[in-house]
Amino acid sequence: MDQLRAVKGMDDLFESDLSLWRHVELVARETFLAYGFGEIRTPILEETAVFVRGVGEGTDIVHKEMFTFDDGGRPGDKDGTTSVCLRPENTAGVVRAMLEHGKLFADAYEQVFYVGPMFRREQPQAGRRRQFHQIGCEAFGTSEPGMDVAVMACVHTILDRLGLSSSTKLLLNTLGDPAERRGYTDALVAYFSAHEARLSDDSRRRLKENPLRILDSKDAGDRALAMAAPRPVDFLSDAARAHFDAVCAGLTRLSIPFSRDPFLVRGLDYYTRTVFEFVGEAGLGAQSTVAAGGRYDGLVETLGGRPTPAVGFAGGVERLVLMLKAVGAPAHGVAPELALVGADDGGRALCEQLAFGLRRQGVRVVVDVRGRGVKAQMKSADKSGARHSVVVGSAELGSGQGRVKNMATGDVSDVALSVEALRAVVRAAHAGG
RNA sequence: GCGGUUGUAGCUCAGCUGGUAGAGCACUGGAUUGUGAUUCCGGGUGUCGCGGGUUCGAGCCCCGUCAAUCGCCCCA
Repeated sequence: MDQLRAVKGMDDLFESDLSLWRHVELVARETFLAYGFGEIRTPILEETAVFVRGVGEGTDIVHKEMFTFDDGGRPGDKDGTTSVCLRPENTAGVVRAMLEHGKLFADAYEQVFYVGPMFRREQPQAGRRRQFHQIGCEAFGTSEPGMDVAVMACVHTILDRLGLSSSTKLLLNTLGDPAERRGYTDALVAYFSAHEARLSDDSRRRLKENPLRILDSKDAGDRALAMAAPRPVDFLSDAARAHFDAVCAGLTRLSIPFSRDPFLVRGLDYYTRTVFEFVGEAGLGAQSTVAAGGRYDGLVETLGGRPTPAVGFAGGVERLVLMLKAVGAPAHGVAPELALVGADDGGRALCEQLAFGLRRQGVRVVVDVRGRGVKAQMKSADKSGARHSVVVGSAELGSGQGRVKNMATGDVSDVALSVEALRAVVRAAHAGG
């Protein structure tokens, strides 16, 4: 029989990697809370319409990358079926949830963050999986540039606390409001059409499907042409230009470095005005963007709500972890603090009692229940990375005293065989380093 | 959807222009009785991804297929 295997592009994750994952998620959650965002969890499955309307029917994501299927309808009701899909991103779903629960009333002001899996049926490669994980936040209810800045500052803080701010850079651009974006797109099409013969095959296709994409083509010829292409700034209204200037000024006030990149575009339809990307320099293969986002003032209305300005971002957990590994970030291991080694049946029994008490206080303790020899248990304790060990046998049972061994230095010292005394040893170890 | 590369023990890999498979690591037992990392000795493991073909004979050659991986497209 063939070995069963995970679905293509979907990974099994183990502790060796997950300690880094937890670190990323923990830092992200703490930072979001520090910035005033509250958590939101929405279903992984949404009606397909959420993304068709929210993300845009013409986008590749919706067009060919969603895991879509029919929900089967209610039992006995063949006609009442609904098309559902695994969420390919979370912004549209979050907006749907906010609307459904009446959070986006007039003058609503809400900030939410999320952490969770997303699904896209793409060809897997480094930093790109079919099930991947994003952290992200959305701020609703203000068109003030200060919120654009706050969102970017939040990303910056997360990266900074992960030790990645110096190996990432922030790229910033504005797409203007919808009318301006349309006008700009038309100008781009006109420009590139005039030079169509010099465009790459891919970009000739983009000319029809997604002209903005030509700007960040990887083809050298395309890039040369793009250098002389019309710039979004030239199409901005005074209001949009002022907004962009204010965003730049805000970042500067916070001493957050950024580069204006007139070629930066976003793949999703809903972006307006501010768009940004944090790109990494190491370990990411061809997928260098670790976090990206922008303003989407029209999305809430598109999904059936009142016009509500909003801005947010999403970051890729896999990509952040890849970067952490690339820069040699220390694994946030969770090695046992204490290994209790039973030398005989009586000793083992006491070890199990002590472990029970210590674990109830959150101390990480390992006990070998297999009845192996002291030597074998010590070897395992060593491999586990345990900081201390105590051997418990008949002698210790009699005296109520044991000897704690510091596994790193080999030093031993006497300790009473009680939960309190052992815990004190562990605490001392924490305090010492 | 399209390209490139790869597929040999749990892991990392070797395998000499085809002659019936190896190393390191890991795991495990022991080196005077209850104390680990170094050292020494011992131990097990493979349908050589799968299916065909060529050949006296294939892990090595050919075809197909599956999978992984990197990249394109696209995206976090």
